[in-house]
Amino acid sequence: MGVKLNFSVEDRRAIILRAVVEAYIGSAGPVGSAQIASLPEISVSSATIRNAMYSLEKEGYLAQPHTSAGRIPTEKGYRRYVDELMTSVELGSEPSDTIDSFFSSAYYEIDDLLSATTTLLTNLTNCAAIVTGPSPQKTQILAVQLIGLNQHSVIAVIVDENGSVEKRTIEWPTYTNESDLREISILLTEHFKDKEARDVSVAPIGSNTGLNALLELAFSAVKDAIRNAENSGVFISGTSRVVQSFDAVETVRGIVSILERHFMVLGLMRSVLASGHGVAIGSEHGLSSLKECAIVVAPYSVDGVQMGTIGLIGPTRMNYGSVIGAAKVVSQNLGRRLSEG
Amino acid sequence: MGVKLNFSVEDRRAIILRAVVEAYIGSAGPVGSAQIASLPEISVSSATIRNAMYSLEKEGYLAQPHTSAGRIPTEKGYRRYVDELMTSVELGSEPSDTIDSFFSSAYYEIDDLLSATTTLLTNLTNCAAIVTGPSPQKTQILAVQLIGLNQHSVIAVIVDENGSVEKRTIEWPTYTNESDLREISILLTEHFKDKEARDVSVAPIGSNTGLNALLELAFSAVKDAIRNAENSGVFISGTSRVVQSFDAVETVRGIVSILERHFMVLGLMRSVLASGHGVAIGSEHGLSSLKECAIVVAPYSVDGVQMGTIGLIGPTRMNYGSVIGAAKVVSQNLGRRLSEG
DNA sequence: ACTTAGCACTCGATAGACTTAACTGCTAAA
DNA sequence: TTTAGCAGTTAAGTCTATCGAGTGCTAAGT
Repeated sequence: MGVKLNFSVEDRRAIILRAVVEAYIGSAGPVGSAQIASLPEISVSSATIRNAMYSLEKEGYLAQPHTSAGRIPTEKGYRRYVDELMTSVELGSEPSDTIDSFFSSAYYEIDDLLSATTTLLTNLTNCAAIVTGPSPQKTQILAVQLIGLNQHSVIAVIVDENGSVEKRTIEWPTYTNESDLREISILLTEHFKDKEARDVSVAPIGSNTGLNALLELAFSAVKDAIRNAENSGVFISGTSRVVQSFDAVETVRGIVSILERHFMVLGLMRSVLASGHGVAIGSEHGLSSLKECAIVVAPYSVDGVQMGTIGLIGPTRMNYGSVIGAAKVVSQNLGRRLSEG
Repeated sequence: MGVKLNFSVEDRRAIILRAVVEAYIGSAGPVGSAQIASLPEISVSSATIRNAMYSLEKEGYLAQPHTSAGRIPTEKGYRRYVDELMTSVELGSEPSDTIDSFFSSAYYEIDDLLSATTTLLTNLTNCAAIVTGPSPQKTQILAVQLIGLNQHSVIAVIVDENGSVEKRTIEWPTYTNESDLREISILLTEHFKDKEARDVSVAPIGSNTGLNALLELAFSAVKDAIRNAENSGVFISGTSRVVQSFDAVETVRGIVSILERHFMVLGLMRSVLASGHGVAIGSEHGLSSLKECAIVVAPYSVDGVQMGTIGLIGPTRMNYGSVIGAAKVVSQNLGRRLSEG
């Protein structure tokens, strides 16, 4: 009943499962007992490993492509690896330096920053990277400006505190002079100023009914543009990078076809985020085209408010440690960077 | 020396080349002499076809994958087909209807229109489709608006006659009050108004030196944003569609990797447009990743001025008639639609 | 001078038989 | 409980034979 200094059998099985997952991630081929036995951290014979593998297979953590082959991890195996066996989610010093220097260089336009961030992530992880911009619902509007476009339409331009610009065209067949447009612009700007867009739900009231009709319309156009912008500030890169991990052309086609549809990717990220894990492996997320992929998401916050999300999509046999690590570190840096303004 | 009513041998060879190209486009497999002989428009025996094919191969229009296989067209063969043999670039009535109804429906935002146009083209042709937005250099600026972003920067928002909005952040560590910003905005707007952006090369002059420094900076920021916007209004769709025409995973990877880099696609379109053909087949354009693809481009004009370009990328064995037809008809419609405002 | 039938020939693709090599699972001993 | 040893299983590679699609050429027909 005394404390054991040795590993228990169960402990060792966990170590073996970890070793198998990591070996498979490294080699992309089925892992045999001899291969594991030869690892420095393993001090038992291949026969013992075989026994352990046998029970790990019965428990559903490993599988054999065919009888006389080595083992590969199942989804359940990956899941356990990610949840409890993974050694570390630390990044090496080399990637850390890359990230530091990236975030200390200048990006004036927020779009450029976000887009470059996807490239950074792709380079760090060999995964497809997704970065969603700060939610316009949660940022403060800096200014709303109406500009007459032609005889029958007016364009509303919305600028938020991050320097994002949204626009919406308003059909308005009546001629409106510039000073009226300016007055409405000022009213709207005042109305939205220093509040989060989602908190503003009623239109301001103008000085006369002639203005009020356009004001009303402009207000809902602004609200609509902001709602819509949620789906537009999405940056994706690295499709060709993920695709290098797969040989089956059908798999490649499926991945390309999903990544091409940004709204699908957004939905996927939302559902993974909602699941609370931050990682969805294989069929866990339910998108069959990506059943050979894992998705890692990490939200980023600006001044304590969750603003957007970082996502990474790679093969299920990705290096979870470094991918999750990269997502974490980059999301922290991005949040900090954005809060600096 | 009299006019022959019969086909000359050379004429018939051309007809056979056309038949081979079209059969290959239809079946994607090497075309044999018997297959051609059985076509209704061919009234000679397969042996005659074989002779003709033999010389077409010697002349470089056809090739054999291996000795005992049928023929497939070479690039030179496709080129001749496109240049002189193609029967028609007409669209059927069904696609024409689709295009008509597309362009008669409402799109308030120009971005939505252009993006939907790529989807339309992809559906019509099964190719990847590219639409470049109206060149901001050639459109008239409607308004320039400066808005203070924070203590150290000001954002310039530029609206053009198409309703496109561009922006650029200006580093300006000095506090500037709103009325100064408004004054500069008005000066810049007046300065650019009713001219094409590229024709405006000197900054306006403000009322005092304090303003002039920011004015100068804002002017070059505007010029710069416009120059830069040339590369940003690009819409691409249908990557997963082209990719369905290829089985070799290497080919698929190469195509994805090019289409992902918008600037590469833009450069490609420019070079094809410059070549004057409007169609580049296989290695003609020099991008080895797309050596199994053909590119069709068609510029569109608004009020007689060439504004942007439509591009289609598909396999070399695409249906050139319908793809070229779709590009033409859509580019005309798009130009017309944009000129209506 | 062309066109055509006929035929030998070439070459990829498919299928079957055999070998090899990588691993396993089990047994029996330590 | 661990380990050595070994028989058993299976995919992958190699070899050979067969099949079939399609050619190029020859000789005869128009």
